[in-house]
Amino acid sequence: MLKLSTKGQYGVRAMYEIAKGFGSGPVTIKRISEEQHVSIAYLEQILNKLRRAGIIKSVKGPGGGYILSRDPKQITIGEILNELEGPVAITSCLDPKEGCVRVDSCVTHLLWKALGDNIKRFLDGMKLQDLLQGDQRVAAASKNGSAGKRGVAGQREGR
Amino acid sequence: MLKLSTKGQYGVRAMYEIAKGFGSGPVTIKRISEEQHVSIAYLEQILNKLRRAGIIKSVKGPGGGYILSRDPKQITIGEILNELEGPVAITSCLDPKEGCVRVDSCVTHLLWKALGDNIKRFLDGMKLQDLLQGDQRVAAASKNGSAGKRGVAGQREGR
DNA sequence: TAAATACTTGACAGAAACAGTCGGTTATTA
DNA sequence: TAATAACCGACTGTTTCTGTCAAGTATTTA
Repeated sequence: MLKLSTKGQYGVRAMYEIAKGFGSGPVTIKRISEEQHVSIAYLEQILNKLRRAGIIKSVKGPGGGYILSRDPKQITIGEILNELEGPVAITSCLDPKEGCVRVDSCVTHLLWKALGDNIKRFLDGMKLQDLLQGDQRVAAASKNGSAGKRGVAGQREGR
Repeated sequence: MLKLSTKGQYGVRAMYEIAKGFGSGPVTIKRISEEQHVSIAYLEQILNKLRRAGIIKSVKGPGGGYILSRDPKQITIGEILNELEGPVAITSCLDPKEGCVRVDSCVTHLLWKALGDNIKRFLDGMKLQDLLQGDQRVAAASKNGSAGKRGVAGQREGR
């Protein structure tokens, strides 16, 4: 359950590839395709979305390719996925585009909201830079349960 | 993104309804259908799965219906969803049924694993009982980012 | 035993989302 | 101008989702 579509997965991997070349010129779609084993045609779709969102920029012509609009430290996994798959919305009730008919009577509303917030916090706390750095912070997050600078939890009712 | 299917959503709501009647006899499918606005036919599918998993029991004949196999304190949202939608598996790489070809070369593997662990921890920490109790703990979890007894994060690596 | 109640099961089907391809276009550089 | 590389929209087969339906089994009450 709670699967991520391939667009989101490939998108993050493509961004990782572009981030690797940060500071040393554009990275071509062909390069990304070869490194990450994703077809060029499919990558075009994905990178187009990210470009329109302003997360990456493109350079046409020979020697061209894609570059990050910002430093890898300032690009979160959350915003990448947000562009490619829309906001976290465990239920359609919580999807900003749809809306809920009977919020009050729905006992599970708060539950899904809490889960969604939890996920969002994780994704927004995780930076592209973290992927570049041998996954140390990522591994730590797996144990801690949070990707925030300091544990978000554990302030109230702690211990 | 990361949507839950209606089966999972309805399943939890059905379980909530059954939990409400805990200690005071079986709850009929008809009752659940009316309270939660889900068709009987669809609920049958859902409750069947949960019964086979041993989470609920059914009582046939007049006056029959469904009852919890255990106390609401001992049934987690995680296990309900697990039966209805399978395990949390952000990517098919992390799905126990599929498996990953090139774990090592996949830079994002750890990232998705961390997210999945995070979600699992949340769902396994949330009990049916919590839903019954006016959602106080659920609301708290929304702020804390964890459903554990105490904040899972911020507890340092060591035990 | 018959009727009523209620669960049990498998098959089926329309709709939506997913995953990916294809053909052609535009801009830049050498 | 020729090569390179991004840009764009339409299209399509497959899978998953979201249910419905029909027929059956088990149990209790009168």
